Amino acid sequence: MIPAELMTWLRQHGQRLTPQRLYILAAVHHAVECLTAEEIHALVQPSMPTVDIATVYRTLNWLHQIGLVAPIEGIDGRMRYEYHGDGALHHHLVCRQCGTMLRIDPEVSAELATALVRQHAFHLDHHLALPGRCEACAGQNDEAERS
Amino acid sequence: MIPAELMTWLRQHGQRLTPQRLYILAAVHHAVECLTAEEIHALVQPSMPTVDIATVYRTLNWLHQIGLVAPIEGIDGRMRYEYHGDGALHHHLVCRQCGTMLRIDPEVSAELATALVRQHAFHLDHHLALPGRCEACAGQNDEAERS
DNA sequence: ATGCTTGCAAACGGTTTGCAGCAGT
DNA sequence: ACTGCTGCAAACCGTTTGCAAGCAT
Repeated sequence: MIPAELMTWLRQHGQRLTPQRLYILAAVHHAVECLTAEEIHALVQPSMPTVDIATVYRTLNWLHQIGLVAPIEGIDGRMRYEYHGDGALHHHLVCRQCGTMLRIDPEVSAELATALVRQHAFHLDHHLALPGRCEACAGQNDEAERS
Repeated sequence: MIPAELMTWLRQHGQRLTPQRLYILAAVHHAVECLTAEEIHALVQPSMPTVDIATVYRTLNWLHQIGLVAPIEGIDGRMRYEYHGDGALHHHLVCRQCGTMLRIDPEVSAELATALVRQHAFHLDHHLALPGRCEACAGQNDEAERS
């Protein structure tokens, strides 16, 4: 379920490996998209019905601190979490209408990052979730306005 | 305090002009940077001690709906509000260490917007507040890491 | 006079925390 | 055995909402 080298890495770093933590780590690890704490909680429930949402939050914070998970703020107030074994950040576009998350072309991200450093000496260091309208929803709105 | 043409515009649009609304509008109008609801509330207090925070929120929503104010999500969970008479959005950089907000060079914003349309057919339609480190704080961190 | 707006207070939802007991090392 | 993690429940904080009274029109 979880790669052996990850397990040894965790053990070597003196972190306690409780079943809760492993289930939660597995959930984010296998997730295709970013999950909210509640979603992760729901995913872990079947295997461990007693896990509390507080433990999910605590574990996600821990995973964030040791650099395995990146917290992402979505369109609503809720935080989402994404597995992030290697250090490379990749950014998202979030449609405010249908909620779809697209990954931004790394080249575009890189261009933006360099432009900001050049113009403002500012260093992006966090995940970005840029709100807007995806192709489909933008099209729908055009139709609606036309009618 | 508030431009006459703005007053007439509001009146013409059939909006009720209560003293609370005028004070709140004045507060965001004169603010140099984006303010939280609490900050606006504090600014209005001296002139109108009875104003409730709920009224501030309701008024800010109203101002947002009629397009005079843009809500901006900062680094913490709190919303910030910025006066926005003309329709042009301008984006910000938010330093996660000292909290400073810089305005992004419009050219950089425009480049990003076109790149996203070109690559992903995605239309940014919201204010952006990009998190990272400003020049000063990035410098401090370099020093800290070196020692 | 009408009905939108306000103040008050209570609810809300996501997240955090205090604490006693449990479990990984 | 020690220490830190977990479950539970309650607190927290920004924001929203229901309601009766008030006020702009």
